[in-house]
Amino acid sequence: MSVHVLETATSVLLRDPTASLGEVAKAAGVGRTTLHKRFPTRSDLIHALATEALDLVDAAISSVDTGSDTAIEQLVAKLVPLGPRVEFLLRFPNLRDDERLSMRLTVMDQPVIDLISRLQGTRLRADLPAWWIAQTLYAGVYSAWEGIAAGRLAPLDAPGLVLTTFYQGVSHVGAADRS
Amino acid sequence: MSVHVLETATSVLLRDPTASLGEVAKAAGVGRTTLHKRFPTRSDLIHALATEALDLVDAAISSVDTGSDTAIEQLVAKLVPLGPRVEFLLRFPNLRDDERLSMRLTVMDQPVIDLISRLQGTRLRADLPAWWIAQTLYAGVYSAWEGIAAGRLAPLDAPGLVLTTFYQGVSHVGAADRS
DNA sequence: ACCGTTGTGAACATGAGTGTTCACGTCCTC
DNA sequence: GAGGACGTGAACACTCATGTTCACAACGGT
Repeated sequence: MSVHVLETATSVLLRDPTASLGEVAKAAGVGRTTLHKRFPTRSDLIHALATEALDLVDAAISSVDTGSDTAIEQLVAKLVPLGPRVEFLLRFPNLRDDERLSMRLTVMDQPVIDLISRLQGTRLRADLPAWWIAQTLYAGVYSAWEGIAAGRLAPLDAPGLVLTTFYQGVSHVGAADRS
Repeated sequence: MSVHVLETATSVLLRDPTASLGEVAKAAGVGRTTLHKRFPTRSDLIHALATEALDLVDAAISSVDTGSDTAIEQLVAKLVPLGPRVEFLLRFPNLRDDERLSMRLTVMDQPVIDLISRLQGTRLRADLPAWWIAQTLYAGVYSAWEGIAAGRLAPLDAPGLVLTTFYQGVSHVGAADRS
């Protein structure tokens, strides 16, 4: 059940970052006292949510075989379902106030950067900064999750959409565009 | 000066959505009383920030000549500098609670969707939903702003980076990738 | 049947943010 | 120089989230 509480809390706090602990507890179907017993203070709760999100994202990233040809495909497939957790990490800027969390946040996507750097020159363009490519990938994943949450996108269509846009852009084939 | 207050308030509230009005006032270099005189309640302030952001984005969008060949280029160039305002509209989900704001938010990017729809088949791929292309464009703009804010990207490089990624993706030329 | 664990609501004290008022400066205008 | 407009800090009462405690109910294992 603990897991469900964290999940609900994440979505509630994403919908309204100023939501009271009472609202969070009610949404999770649990008493405020119970919530307080598990997370003595509001910061503790936020911290726990961030830690869990980081754990999940870390697990997703390290579960991909970075040597495989389909490494990026695996990554996207793993990240899209984590939508709300990724969103949480992005939308709570003051997570960086915590030393430990801040470090994990900065280190988190190093494997992704490394993977991209290694692929630049073969599968990926070498004239773009690696961090930009990573950012583009994340943005695609996040946009896809948003589309799913809004009901505009079928979950099964998401990875394909992200990947084709990521790789090929949105230009009509045959038109040689320039910036 | 009013403009500067709104700008500062936006950045403060983005950094910490729970920031007190006192902090906002201090950051803007005005007394809390003065702030209160202009915006009697916290909601009024938020509402004013959202309205101003919407005005700026609206102005940016409607300032581009949608008939021009460089419509999208113009759009990107106009949107990137609006970074914080766009971020504000994205990161305050409960703006939708206000009837008027909600309507403006949903109507806002209709011209962009229309422009994209019109370009699909000529310059833009027709096998992707128009909303997805728009989303991809926004995501690129936002990522660019983020890069600028973090000091990783020179403001002048931003539009080019966004556009080349948007149009062509990140695939190395010569590699025929598939999703 | 007993007892530890766990979840719960009720109640309370406290602190912080908020809305409001007031009296005091400063600047500009007439 | 009188008077209004505007910004300001100090002070106040009020609300509300929060942290904390306590007594009670449900459950499971021994």
